[in-house]
Amino acid sequence: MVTIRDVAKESGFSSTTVSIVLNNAPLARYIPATTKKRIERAAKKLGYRPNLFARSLRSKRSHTVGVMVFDMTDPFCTLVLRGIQNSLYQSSFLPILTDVQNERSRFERYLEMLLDRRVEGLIVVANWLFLDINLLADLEKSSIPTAIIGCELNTDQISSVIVDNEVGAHIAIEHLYSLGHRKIAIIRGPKGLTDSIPRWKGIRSFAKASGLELDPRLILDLPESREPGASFDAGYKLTEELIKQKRPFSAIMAFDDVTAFGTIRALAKAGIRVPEQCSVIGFDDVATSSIYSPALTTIRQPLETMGGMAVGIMLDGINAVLEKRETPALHRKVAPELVVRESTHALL
Amino acid sequence: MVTIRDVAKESGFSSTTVSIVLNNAPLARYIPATTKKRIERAAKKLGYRPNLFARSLRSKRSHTVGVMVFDMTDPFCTLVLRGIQNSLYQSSFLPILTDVQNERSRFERYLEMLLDRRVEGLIVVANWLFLDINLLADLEKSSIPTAIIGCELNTDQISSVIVDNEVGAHIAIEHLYSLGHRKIAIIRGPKGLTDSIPRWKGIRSFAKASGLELDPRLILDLPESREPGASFDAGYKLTEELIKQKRPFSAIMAFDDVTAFGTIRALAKAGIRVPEQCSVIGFDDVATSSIYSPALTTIRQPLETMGGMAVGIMLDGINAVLEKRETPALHRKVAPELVVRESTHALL
DNA sequence: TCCCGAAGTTCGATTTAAATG
DNA sequence: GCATTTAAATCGAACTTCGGG
Repeated sequence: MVTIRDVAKESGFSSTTVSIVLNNAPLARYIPATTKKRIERAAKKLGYRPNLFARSLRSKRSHTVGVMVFDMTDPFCTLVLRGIQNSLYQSSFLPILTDVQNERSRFERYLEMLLDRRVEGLIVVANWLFLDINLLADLEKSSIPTAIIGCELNTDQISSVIVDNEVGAHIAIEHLYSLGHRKIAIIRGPKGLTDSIPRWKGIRSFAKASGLELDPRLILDLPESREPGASFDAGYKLTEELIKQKRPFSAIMAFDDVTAFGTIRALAKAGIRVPEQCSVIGFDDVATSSIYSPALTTIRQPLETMGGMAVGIMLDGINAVLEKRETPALHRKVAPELVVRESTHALL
Repeated sequence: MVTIRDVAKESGFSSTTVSIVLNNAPLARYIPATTKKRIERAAKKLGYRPNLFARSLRSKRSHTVGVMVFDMTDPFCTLVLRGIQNSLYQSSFLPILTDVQNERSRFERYLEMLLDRRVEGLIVVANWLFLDINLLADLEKSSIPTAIIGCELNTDQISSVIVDNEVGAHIAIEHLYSLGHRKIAIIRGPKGLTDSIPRWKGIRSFAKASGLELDPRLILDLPESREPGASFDAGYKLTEELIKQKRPFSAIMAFDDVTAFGTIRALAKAGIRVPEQCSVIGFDDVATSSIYSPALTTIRQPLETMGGMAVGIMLDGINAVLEKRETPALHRKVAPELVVRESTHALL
């Protein structure tokens, strides 16, 4: 490997000067252009690349951030990750990606590994996370700029980026209502999930304002499960039960898109056509939704944007640390958006 | 930060001894248990964590590998990434993930960044890659153990892991044939994609062996496009054309699952029911396939396994480098598997 | 010679303090 | 004092060498 000393020898200057020139350090002001030229030429000729280990050792900076995903296979992640990637690409940071797979032990081990590598910031993609005080405590203890995506939070240590669940649910049910639906079945999220509460709140507030009656026998809850994939099966089973009940309904509002897919499958199996006989709406706008058959009407979370925002907040935090400024944690709630596709239809 | 010298001071020994004990170096054989105990206790008490920058500077090892994905949003990637993650978890390596987004410039920049960070190995997830000699040359030049997933290769510098496309296509068409289908439409892959050729070969070899006639007017090609998402639209459009032709067919074999989804949508739009009136088979077994409506019959690529294999090969390569052994590049072809679900049905 | 431990050097880049004309 | 350059110290761990018992 060619070192700075090789460049020094080649160019005829000391390694100090080489360092100053190549980094364009403040002192470079005093160095004549001819010297700079010679050094730069020598560096290029030898193909010099600074050793980042040495540089990091001195500067105590890694130019690396950690990304912890709670479940890679959750379709929620993909677009968030792309957003993270793209925002990071502008900066000089590179991400170390870890897939926690919803296991506490993995979370702890990965967090330790990331901290050992002196990541300068942390982004946690906490889709489908059953919030755990201990995890939060671990994160806060780390004391590096951290942003969580997809999990409501109120700490002043850790920032968060979430969609406005209440508004989203409100828009969703309003859409069904405006299509003429009155007997609406609702599959709520699992109790332990932070998203479940505000979404339910959004539904109730619309119901109250519009006079829509919510039949308690048409309201079901997703069971608590560690795997997000499970929500497909749960959506399927709950919809089967719904059908068995024989209580009429003309629309189903599913907790999320994957649940909605399960619902559609169950409906199809029972010979109920979507959207002609029953409308279905989801939540998230996962990649699959637009290519599903029928294409799913849903509430879009701007996932890529959210990933980018989290990076922005974290980067600000990193800069604040470097400049020894204080920055309070930010809690951003982004607006969801109704995406009307094929799975909802006006009541005939 | 607490350094090895702090531990030395706290325990009353020199930093040398501390280093030997904590790393359980060969010389630790000679050090009495009491000394070890005291050092370990001091380290724990102070919460000592070795500085990896310093260690890397000395050892020239980063314990990091680079992962380059050509398109994160391709559903092909997710499971491959999980396989990579899981295999890496066993080892002490951590992955730096980069999303090339099918752009040459990103590829080059990321490769340079990874190399600067002295990643010890490289894994390239080259789904949907229009193979490019220059990319390969760049990769070979890097001269670190590299494994490519999803792209046929024959270099002796770079290893590869792919599914046996020929066998897969053979199994797929055989499945349709065994269900009684004789008029089979085929949507082939784009010309520039390495996978396209062997899959077509598999189809033809089965046709020849079984006496199945392939109607050239029922054979269409996917256009070349940089985005994998485009294959949904292409599948949709090609199927529309197929229908417009009015040439009868009872089954469609799509190049991959996403194309198959486009096909199913077009069929549904035209009022043709799957599988009752037309069977559809895909290729890949992407996560969406099992939850699609109807659930898609397809040829499964063992994606998670393939990710794991690539890691295994790369890790062997890294070990070989450390031990100054030579290892030739490995080219693994894994067996695909037919997954029968709802989208194919016996001809009535 | 064997066992135990310490002093000193090395990795490569940055930075402080200082030396030239 | 100024412009220009550099020797030497520093970051933290690991390894080589050496000395004392």
